[in-house]
Amino acid sequence: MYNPSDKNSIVSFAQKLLNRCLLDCIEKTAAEDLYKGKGSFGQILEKHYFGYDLNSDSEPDFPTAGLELKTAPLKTLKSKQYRSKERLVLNIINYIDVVEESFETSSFLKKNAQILLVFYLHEPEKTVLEYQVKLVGEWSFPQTDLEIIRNDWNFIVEKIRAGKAHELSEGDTFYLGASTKGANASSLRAQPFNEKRAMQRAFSFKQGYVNHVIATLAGESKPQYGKLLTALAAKTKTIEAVVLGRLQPYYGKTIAKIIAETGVALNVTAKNFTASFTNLLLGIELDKQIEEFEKAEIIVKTLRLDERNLPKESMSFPNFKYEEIIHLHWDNCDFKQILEHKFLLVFVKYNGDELYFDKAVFWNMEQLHIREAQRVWLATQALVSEGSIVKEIKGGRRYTHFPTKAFSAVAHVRPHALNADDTYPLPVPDRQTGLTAYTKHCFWLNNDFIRDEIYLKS
DNA sequence: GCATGATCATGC
DNA sequence: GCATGATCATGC
Repeated sequence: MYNPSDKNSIVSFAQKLLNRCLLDCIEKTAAEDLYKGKGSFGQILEKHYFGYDLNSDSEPDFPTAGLELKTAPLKTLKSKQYRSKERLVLNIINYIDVVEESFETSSFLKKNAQILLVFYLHEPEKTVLEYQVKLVGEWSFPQTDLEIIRNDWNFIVEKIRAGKAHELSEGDTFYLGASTKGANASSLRAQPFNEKRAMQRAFSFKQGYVNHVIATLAGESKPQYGKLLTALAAKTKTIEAVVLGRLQPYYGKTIAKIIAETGVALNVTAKNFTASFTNLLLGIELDKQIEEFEKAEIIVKTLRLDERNLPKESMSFPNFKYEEIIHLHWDNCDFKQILEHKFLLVFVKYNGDELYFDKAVFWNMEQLHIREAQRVWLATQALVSEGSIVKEIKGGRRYTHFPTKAFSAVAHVRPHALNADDTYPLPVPDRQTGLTAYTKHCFWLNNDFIRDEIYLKS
């Protein structure tokens, strides 16, 4: 066994799990008892491997060693590398108590300062008892990360202090998010400065941050990353301030001039122009990914504005599959996940024929607008389920019932394909045409929404 | 002029 | 071969 007050003893006991599954490691009777797939991997491990009873204390799982145990699923990429399957949920936010805390004295830090991580490979065809443990390690925050996490924690708690717990969103913060936690959207709890009950949420690491933890524990080097922050800079500045501080000197300059000044040959029409241009301005090597952006899962988008500040185009997102959307729930669909990200929007503007860099804005969607996007998504889901996509065909063009800009001020649905014959199969044949596949479509954020709610308000 | 349908270009 | 970011084009 192990000594529960000795950290090293706990860690080496945990490391015996490597390349084994629960069936290999726990009592046969307990395993048989659990075979129905009851209980999560983590609960079974705590009870039947480490042999302690489940608790939801504010204390770490191994109090005397100051170690918290966390288990989390991995997925494999085509390149065989491991990635986190999802965000890592830490402790539930007690809205009433947390407003009395400071970060240094917080139950969050008390519980999660040192974490023993057990990552197992999630394979759909296997049961919980068969998942193989692939990575075990101890994690405590590097100084730079801790500063960012402190800012995130403060942002979340300030919002609760302002009576806005019901408006919290994962996109509010960078590494540490307030993710929803509960069976469904009706898992509500009281908040201290507003009578309105708020969705239950938990402090959690963004998936991008967990990926970084995985790479670190696995000892992978990360030469493809460039860094924005030093530990010293992180002490006094937020990611936002550092990024905007580097971009602001270029506001108002033409793209041509910026490129000429830097002496770097950038292809303006290339697909990766946005990423290269941002790297150029931020002083990061062009072929590198920005570590802080990857960890915070920041989505960078460029928008071209006309003279009246209207984006030339609405903003597209990945296509949805008709056969999938009818089975999904809003709470676990891709569109909602994307809208809960933090965005860095780079606005470029036309002055006659010349394009110049106007400004950059960090943005994340507020709950009010996420709910409106939900309405668009639900309408889309309903008409795909009913097979009522096509309204009429006129002059060789198909007119559809998909939600348009007239339906919602926030988002609409439009084709996003190579051509009309580039299709995904339909779960229900279209009633009007009998088609069993339809042109690929995706959700778009309305260009006038971007102008009114993002550009003009920042 | 704008909304909506249609398509292009690039990179993995 | 396809996803993704970006852009074009027609008809009201």
